[in-house]
Amino acid sequence: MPRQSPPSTLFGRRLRDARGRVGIPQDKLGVLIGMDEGSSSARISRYETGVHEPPFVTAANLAAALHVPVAYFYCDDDRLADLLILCAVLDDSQKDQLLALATELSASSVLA
Amino acid sequence: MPRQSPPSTLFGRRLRDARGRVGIPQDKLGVLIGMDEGSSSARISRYETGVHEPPFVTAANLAAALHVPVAYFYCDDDRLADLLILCAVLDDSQKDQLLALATELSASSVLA
DNA sequence: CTGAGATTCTACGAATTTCGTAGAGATAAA
DNA sequence: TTTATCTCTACGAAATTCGTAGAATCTCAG
Repeated sequence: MPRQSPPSTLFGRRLRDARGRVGIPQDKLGVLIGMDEGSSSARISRYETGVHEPPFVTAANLAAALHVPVAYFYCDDDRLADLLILCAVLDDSQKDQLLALATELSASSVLA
Repeated sequence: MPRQSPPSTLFGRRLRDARGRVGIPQDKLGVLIGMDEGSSSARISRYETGVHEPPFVTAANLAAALHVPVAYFYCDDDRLADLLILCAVLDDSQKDQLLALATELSASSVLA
């Protein structure tokens, strides 16, 4: 693995983490979402390092390719980011259970 | 309330909803996050209608002003969007409880 | 050690997007 | 009607991202 500049943005950090989990190089990821193979490496690199910010549609494509919900890329709370990842595999009724618990917990918060 | 064009983007829809809940006009919201008062209305309007997409820092400022987590603006699942709103008022141990339930549910998903 | 292959990063002009200005259109109340 | 409030949009100016091309780093086979 060559020199990797540390991400300077939240988006960059999330993208790099997600890509790392899947284990594919930047250029392959780009091609996977329809980028020209001559520029995909440069573009993904700039997203990860934080030099550039992609338009939302591109972020959505990346999310689909990496099997994470788009919102994950923009989640500034690491705990919630993990929660989003977990939620990705849940069905509707399971999400309802989570919502029920969250509603209950937030209601008790107000009383404090 | 004057003529409102329906949002053509996810971001626009979430922003309009969040602003609606707080109940402040576009220009006031813009000024609140440091925009010039001469252009804030136009900018927020374009974000909501989907004509333009703001840079992430602006989205983060809007989120703080409207008391929602930034990721909410980018959440394509309405159920998860609601969950994010609820999570905003939870403390760390409560988020842990949610994570625990999500972990449990996702584990049982795999068995199905 | 040397060379080949794979991966990531970056400079610079071109292309695309957003911004600021200015004003129009819509609605409600006096 | 007049005034005030709120939202939207056209157009040139400004800012951002893109594509190209190549450099830099790391691994591993020979």
